[in-house]
Amino acid sequence: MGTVSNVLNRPDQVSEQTRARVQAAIEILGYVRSESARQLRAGRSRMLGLLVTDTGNPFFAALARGTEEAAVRAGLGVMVCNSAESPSAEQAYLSLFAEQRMRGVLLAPVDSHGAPWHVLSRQNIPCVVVDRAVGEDEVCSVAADDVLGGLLAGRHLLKAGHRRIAYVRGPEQLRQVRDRRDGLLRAVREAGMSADTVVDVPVHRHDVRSGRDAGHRLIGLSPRPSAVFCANDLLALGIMQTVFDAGVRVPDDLAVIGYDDIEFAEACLIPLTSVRHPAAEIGRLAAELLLKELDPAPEGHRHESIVLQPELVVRRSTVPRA
Amino acid sequence: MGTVSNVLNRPDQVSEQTRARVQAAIEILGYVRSESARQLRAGRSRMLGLLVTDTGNPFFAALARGTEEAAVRAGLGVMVCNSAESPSAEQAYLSLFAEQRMRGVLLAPVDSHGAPWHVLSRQNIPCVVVDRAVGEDEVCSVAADDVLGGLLAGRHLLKAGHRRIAYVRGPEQLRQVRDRRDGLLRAVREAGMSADTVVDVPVHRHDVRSGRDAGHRLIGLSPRPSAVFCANDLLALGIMQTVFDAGVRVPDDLAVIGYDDIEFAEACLIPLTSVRHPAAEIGRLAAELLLKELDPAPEGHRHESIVLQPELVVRRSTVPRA
DNA sequence: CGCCGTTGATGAATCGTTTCATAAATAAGA
DNA sequence: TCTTATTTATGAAACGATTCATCAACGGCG
Repeated sequence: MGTVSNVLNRPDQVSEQTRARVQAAIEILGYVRSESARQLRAGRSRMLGLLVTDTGNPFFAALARGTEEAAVRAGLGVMVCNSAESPSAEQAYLSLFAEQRMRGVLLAPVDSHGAPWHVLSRQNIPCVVVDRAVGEDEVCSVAADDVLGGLLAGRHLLKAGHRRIAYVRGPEQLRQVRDRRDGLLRAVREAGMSADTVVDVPVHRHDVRSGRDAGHRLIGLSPRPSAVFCANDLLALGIMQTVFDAGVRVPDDLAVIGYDDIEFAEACLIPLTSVRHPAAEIGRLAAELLLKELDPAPEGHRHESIVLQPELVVRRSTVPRA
Repeated sequence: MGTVSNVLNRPDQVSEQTRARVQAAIEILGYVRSESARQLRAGRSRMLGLLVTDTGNPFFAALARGTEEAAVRAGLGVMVCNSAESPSAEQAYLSLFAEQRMRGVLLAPVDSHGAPWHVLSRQNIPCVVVDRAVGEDEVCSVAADDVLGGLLAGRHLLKAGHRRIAYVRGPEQLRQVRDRRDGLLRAVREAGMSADTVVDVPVHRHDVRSGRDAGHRLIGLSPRPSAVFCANDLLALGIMQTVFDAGVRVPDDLAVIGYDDIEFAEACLIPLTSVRHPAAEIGRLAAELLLKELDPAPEGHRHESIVLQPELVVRRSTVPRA
């Protein structure tokens, strides 16, 4: 019935009397309107999809919070999904998003090859890439300058006098892994030192367990680096734990610097120096970019790439006590 | 067209030839079926709703993973939402779930009063309460035995000779906060000691920041307790950091025991003794209970309450080095 | 008294999928 | 060849909210 719809969506265009009558009926019958019917009629849902590579990582949890905040402000819901770094899971979730006719999608792609968002374009679902820089040709994106982050970390360590620095990192396919190293190497060049100042320590995943592996390998290295730069805080936590256990003092024997500045970096026993990667802000800005792309002029839209500046947060893991 | 539907849902009931023809058309047109139309027809969605009180807490992240796993196995999606411990947000999300005609809902209620799931019952949406024990009258539930958890923690500390134990905890409305204390007090009675062995230290929230507050207050206490039992690991992390900073040695000067056994308890510099609260398993079992309630006999269903046993995980934060 | 303008209520059509009843085509048996 | 049985294809109805065109009611004014 059309009147009911008016009562719910345009209460001012309906007379006081009928409005009351309809409201009463709604109460009595326990009526709850069907979102799927609304969606079907509208042709699109009232949700944003957010697909990240690891929901367990506090970094993405923070990003999701930022997104959600912005979305709720715009009256939209968010569905957060986990591709678990699997390209096939990523594709499956994007298809799901397409079937749900999501209003828009925020995507942290698993790898930097291909354009996984093509499934979405066919349905005219706009997509914003988060936490990865991509060209402005196809989609908007919000990322942080990882080269700068690496540079900041490198300068900090070099200024403190370190001359042998380990770089602990996950799979090289991740652009971030490469960019952060590039930044570190640039700092090394700036300081007029040779590239073999940096010791590469690859691990499989960006998690604490891999950090512990790396820790054991670090202890065995000779000469042992005096500092380690980790591509992610979880790695740094694992490393600190292992080396602390082996009696290596942080920061005196080994300075440790992480990346992302997750909550637990600050909460750590020896608070971790880290490069602050503004997770919540990335999430928020990406959602806002998406909303802008949705809202008024569907045509006159130019894709944007926002790049945020990371920030060095110095804590005790790199600063010996006075 | 009915045939298309058959090709997609019952491909064996359609001839080889037409199937191929339809598939080809689907390819060419880039057809993606509309989930909202399916839902409308079916009268219910193919999703489970999961509403927790803090998506940032790794405990709930783990719980969500368990739920998701079980749901995906059953061909259902999961939408995770965050009530942020606000009863009004909780009610809003439950209404949202009702409008979406969720297949079922997993709920970690904000407080133990009332029955927030009533909005769902009216739509015949089954609800399973997670991580809180409730009677079996209205809904199923999966929780852990928090009294036992407190008991285990208490016995462990008392056996180690502690005679003055702080209990750091968030709002008392949470049943868990009460239960864990009850367990602790039972251990104290068992040991034939008086109830004022336990020093109550209330804080506002179950997070690291509140833990730091508690840490400062602990240091100021006199006589200072020799051990502290925290209602949650995040509190314990905050406490350890603060007291470590102040030169109090853990575990020698102060033994610390947490609750939940989140990933970061083990990853901590001084690994944290904790009561393992089986998050992923709670999530998984709750989802399975929900699926069972959904599946075959809608009527002959009796609500169940599963109570899991927590487990003490002893690490260095309570065991002085030999 | 009748005409017109305004406001508010009504009903039909629509979105895309599924289901079910029916129709057509094919195969088998008499 | 004709009937019956079986497989496969077709068409219409339904789900529930929204929209839009139409219609009724009412007050003002000539």
